[in-house]
Amino acid sequence: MRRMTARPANAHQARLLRLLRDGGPNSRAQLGDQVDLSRSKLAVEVDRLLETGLVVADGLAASRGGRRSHNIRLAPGLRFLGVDIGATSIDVAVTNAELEILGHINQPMDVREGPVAVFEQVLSMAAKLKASGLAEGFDGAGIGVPGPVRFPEGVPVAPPIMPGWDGFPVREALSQELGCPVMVDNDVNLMAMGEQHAGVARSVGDFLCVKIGTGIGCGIVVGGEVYRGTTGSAGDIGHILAVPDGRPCACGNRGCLEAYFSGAALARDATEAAQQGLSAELASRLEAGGGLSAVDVAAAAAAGDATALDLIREGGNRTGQVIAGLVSFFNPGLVVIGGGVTGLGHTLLAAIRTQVYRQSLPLATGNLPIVLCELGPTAGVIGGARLISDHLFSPA
Amino acid sequence: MRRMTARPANAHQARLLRLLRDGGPNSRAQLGDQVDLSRSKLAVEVDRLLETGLVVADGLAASRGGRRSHNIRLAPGLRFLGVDIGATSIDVAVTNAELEILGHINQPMDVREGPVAVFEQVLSMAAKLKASGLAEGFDGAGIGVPGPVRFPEGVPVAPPIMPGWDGFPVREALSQELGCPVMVDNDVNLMAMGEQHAGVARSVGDFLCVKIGTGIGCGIVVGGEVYRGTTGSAGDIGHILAVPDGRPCACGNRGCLEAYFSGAALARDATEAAQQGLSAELASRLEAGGGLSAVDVAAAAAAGDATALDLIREGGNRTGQVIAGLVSFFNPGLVVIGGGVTGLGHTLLAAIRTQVYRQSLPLATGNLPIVLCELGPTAGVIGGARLISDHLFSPA
DNA sequence: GAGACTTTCTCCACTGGGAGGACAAAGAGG
DNA sequence: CCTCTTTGTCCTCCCAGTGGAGAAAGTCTC
Repeated sequence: MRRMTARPANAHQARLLRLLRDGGPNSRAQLGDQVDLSRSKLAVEVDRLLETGLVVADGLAASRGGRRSHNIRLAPGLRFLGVDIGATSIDVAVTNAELEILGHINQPMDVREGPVAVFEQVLSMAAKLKASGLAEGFDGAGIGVPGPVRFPEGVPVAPPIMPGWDGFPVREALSQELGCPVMVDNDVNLMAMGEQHAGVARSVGDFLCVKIGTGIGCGIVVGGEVYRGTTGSAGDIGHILAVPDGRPCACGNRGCLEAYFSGAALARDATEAAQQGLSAELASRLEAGGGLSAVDVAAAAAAGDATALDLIREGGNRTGQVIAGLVSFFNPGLVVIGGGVTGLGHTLLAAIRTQVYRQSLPLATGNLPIVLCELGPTAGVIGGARLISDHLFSPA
Repeated sequence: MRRMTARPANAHQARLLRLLRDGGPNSRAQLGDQVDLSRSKLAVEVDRLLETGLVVADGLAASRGGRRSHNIRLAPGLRFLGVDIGATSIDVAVTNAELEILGHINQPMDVREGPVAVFEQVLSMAAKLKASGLAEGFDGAGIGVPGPVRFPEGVPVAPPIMPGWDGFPVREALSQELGCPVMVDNDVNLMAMGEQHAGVARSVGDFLCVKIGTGIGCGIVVGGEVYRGTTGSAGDIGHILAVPDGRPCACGNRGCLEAYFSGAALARDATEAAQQGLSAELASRLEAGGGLSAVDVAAAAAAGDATALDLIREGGNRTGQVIAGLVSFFNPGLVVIGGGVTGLGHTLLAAIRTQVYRQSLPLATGNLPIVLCELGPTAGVIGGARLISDHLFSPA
């Protein structure tokens, strides 16, 4: 199959493509209800889109009391690739043009092995998805990496946990390999876009999406658009001061949030607690697995282990304190908590909520939902697909 | 003179009006260089603007090597009113359509006396400006109040330091009294707009504007637009936690930034220090004035008083810590420090800079200027004029 | 000071896109 | 089978915008 070559010629076409992406197949008449164009104009634009092959006719719609209308849908052969490179694993998924996941693979991989090794892995995962018959090729790909990105160029800049990636032309390299347009963004921003598209943030204009994984980051959405900051490092809240003169952090400072709570910090604290004999549950898990991770803590907490619960609660308190500050500053309409430690679930959420509701002013918290991420590991890949589709579905 | 009744009929006209506002008188040809319209189209739109009376011909421009062109400028009779209601004083200014200040009055007034008394004062100040011949009437007014505002309606919501103002229809009431369109916003946002229009932030898209006055607030500008948050309380950073389990704050919590540094806190700390005999300088000022304010501290510091300098430094450190967090989160291109305590000047600035540059990550601070406000007390009123002119110079 | 060259401004004919009505097609319902 | 509704197509009219031609008003060189 020929890959997507055409692009919408004007803002109207772009608008229509996005409506079809977000609302699925639609009749001309239904589209007309949403876009405020004259029938003739709409017909012309739809015809042009049909010509380009971006959309196709798709049978007849149900009658609304008169003549049945012909449905229009995005070309069913379009395929987007969503790639979410985490610190310790990689998610790759194929979606159709409506951003529905057709296939999803996850594989462990340490991002510190460097861009070349990681890309090899990503490409082999993409090939696997292709081989399973889900796609004959990709029309675009959206990639998330766990660090700041100079967005227009798609290049990581000074990523603390990704040595060897600084300045690597991710966008260009991957675009070459995959033979399709590629956009690169921070993994947290992708998660935010995913939740915005298909998750809890669907109808919210301004929200924060806090991702607690190996590190801690925060996606910022302003007026429906991801805000990336002047140098692309907006949302990097892991190194906000949580405890004055506190623990040393890998970044060289003391008392950073990440030094107290993150996948890494939690694993370390749990190991320590186990070794000190504070928790039989954790100790047995340490012995069994040879090490502890956030997942073990979550399991121990689920089993009712007091030490694990304390660890989670304390971390949640610190995180909540920082989030409370952000809520005062940013006054979002929603806060989403996600990332690898969502397994910690409601214990964590309760601790965060307590802090935020206690510390921020009533005007900011009065109607502020703080909720867990809805999509889990698929948020990132859906966000990736969304990122590239937003790019492709805009006027050339 | 007839007041401004017409409004730009389309986006092109609005664009032209803003260009004339920001760039002053311009020839048709110069305008043409900036707007990317065909000559004829431009001529048509300009003619229409001339018809409405919003712009007028203004003599001949200098030759650029050929026929001299006729200059166009905004109607010289247009007058905007900028009002900045602070916690303890009111600033009112008239500007022309280019937002140049023609007259500016400041008067002390406690905002807690309530909206009715304050409005009386504002109206009498406006009348005074009119009487001095600077304006025959006002075409629009922009008002800043020291608390959160529901922006679309122009109504203060739950303002902590303005009892009696909650829900008062500021916009409507003032519009009625002045007989012109009115827009209401938070005073900090106005300051940010002022600095953006005529101050240090002229060419920066994303920046923060921290105002340290009686309280502490922060204007947030994203992509050239003020960001107000979901309920209009964005930037309310005075009650961010600065010291865990610290001093009690008026808001009911402990350790808020405002409890440690603001005009009020500074005055209190200075008085305490004077009474404890820590500083002869401050003590003599306390005796002379019957009380101490931030201004006294500034004067004492300027005179080299060690205690005053310490107070400023410590406050700057706390403020800097909070700002450091915001910088990590928001990754602005500029941070402006302003407000009543700017008199504290470079001691304060140095302390803030030290904290931010030390605590935030290099990527965010690498090219981040942290500067003092350039416009001082005029920032607010210019921002007010800018607010209403932005409103009036947009398509109806 | 005359002529050549530039720039600005106005006028005008042409073009192309869009609006909206008329009409045909297709179905629902009685 | 007839009427009413909805959808889709076609066609004409209108108008805004483009861009060229040329006049007006300068500057600059010789």
